[in-house]
Amino acid sequence: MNLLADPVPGLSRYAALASALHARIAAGEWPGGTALPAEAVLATELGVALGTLRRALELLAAQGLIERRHGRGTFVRSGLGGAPMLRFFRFGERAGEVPASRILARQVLAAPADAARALGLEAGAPALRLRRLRSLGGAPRLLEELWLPLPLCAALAEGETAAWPDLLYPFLAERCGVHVARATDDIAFATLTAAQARTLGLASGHPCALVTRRAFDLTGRCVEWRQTRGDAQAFHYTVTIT
Amino acid sequence: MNLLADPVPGLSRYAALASALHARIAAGEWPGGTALPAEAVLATELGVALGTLRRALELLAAQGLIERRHGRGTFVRSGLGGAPMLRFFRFGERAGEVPASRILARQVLAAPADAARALGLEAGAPALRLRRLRSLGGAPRLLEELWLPLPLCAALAEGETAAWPDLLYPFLAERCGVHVARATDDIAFATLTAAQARTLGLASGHPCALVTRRAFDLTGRCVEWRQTRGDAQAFHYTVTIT
DNA sequence: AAGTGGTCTAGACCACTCT
DNA sequence: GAGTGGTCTAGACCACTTG
Repeated sequence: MNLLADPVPGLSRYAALASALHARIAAGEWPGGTALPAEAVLATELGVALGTLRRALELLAAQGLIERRHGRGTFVRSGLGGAPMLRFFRFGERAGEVPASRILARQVLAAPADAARALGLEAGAPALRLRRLRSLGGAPRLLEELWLPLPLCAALAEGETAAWPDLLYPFLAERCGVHVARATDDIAFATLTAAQARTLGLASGHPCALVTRRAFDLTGRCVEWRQTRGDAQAFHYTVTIT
Repeated sequence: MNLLADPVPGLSRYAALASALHARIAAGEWPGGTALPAEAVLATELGVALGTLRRALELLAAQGLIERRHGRGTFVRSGLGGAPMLRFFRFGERAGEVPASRILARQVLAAPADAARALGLEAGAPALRLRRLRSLGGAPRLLEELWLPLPLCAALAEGETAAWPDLLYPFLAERCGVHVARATDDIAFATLTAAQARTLGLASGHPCALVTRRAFDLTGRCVEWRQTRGDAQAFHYTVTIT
């Protein structure tokens, strides 16, 4: 486990450290909610200086994988408290409110061209498709179609979907060891098909906002292609440009 | 300028350093685009260790105030670059294409509530209102209503508008010394009034994308409130979330 | 009081960029 | 080759949390 003896080419030591720790966390060595060994212990064990280890931990903390608490320790974030990527959307909900999620359908299908290209799959390769309805106070608001690559997300293809949590990304981390680190949203305008409108309780041809998301993990691999539709009149999206 | 002799209570040294450097940059000591002194020089001058100064610079870089380039130096960012609005918008133009701008109207009026609140003005205080039409290949695409605070932007209230350049922010920097450093966009969908539709060559009630922008300078002061409308069906907005 | 992460230092060496 | 930022070290001390 000593990285002094085995420097990783093309990667700084703290980056290599972060990657190694990431792998050990993903492998379940420290389950969610538990504390990592103290900095000094870890640094000795890994054969690096304290400051170098700290840079690695800061990286992981910035990625949301761990949480550092002054005076207490460094904790692995559990799937429940993960990063809500919905914080940029507003579809009528109050800030911080998380819509309830219900899986309408789950199938393994040949990915359509758009999804396959985004996910880096061969055209027609099998992928996991989810349809999800998100509601506020019992009223349906958002209709989502998600495509996830296989076999990476195969663990989601089995088991009862009724008990799934409202947020996908923490669940994806827990079940598949896939940590979403970055995403791009493309916002456009469209109209609802008859079937989509029925699910959302709106009229066929009703104007909708169409948000197409590509989510990426730490290595830059695309791990999700998603289209979200909701009533255009209730839609708000806020962005900060720097 | 020695912070060893004067520790700021309740603030780490690197945070105090960052704050002090921020103030000096905002005061114009190092204009946009110029390089700061080398780390070693700055550290000596400020009486702190190199590592401490580096932490301060990392903070400022994370805020987007400066930009660090390995082997070259640390540079003050000169506000938002080239065509920031169009970095994220696409209304049918090719990437990097800048629409031609024409000022339709310029007036000093009492700011409406939304604009006054955003700009930090008293309700009903006078502000500069611009209506601007942006076109591609002669075809009108975007209709903009801009509110700028007075007296800050008084220099724009005079002179011939026909000769104004296509991009506002560089012009704002040149004429008024106002450097836009950050902005937030709120994206929503609406319908065009009859007058708006006429200007854009669309039907009254046609669906439009409505982008409300607040632009801020280095000190965090809001220097622009803008609403942009364009055909919803040609609209795309792309965001990266990290 | 003991253990944790947070800050700060002083110095070494590496990698990148320009001349 | 000279100058820049990037990495790494080893050690000191501080601030917070818990028993």
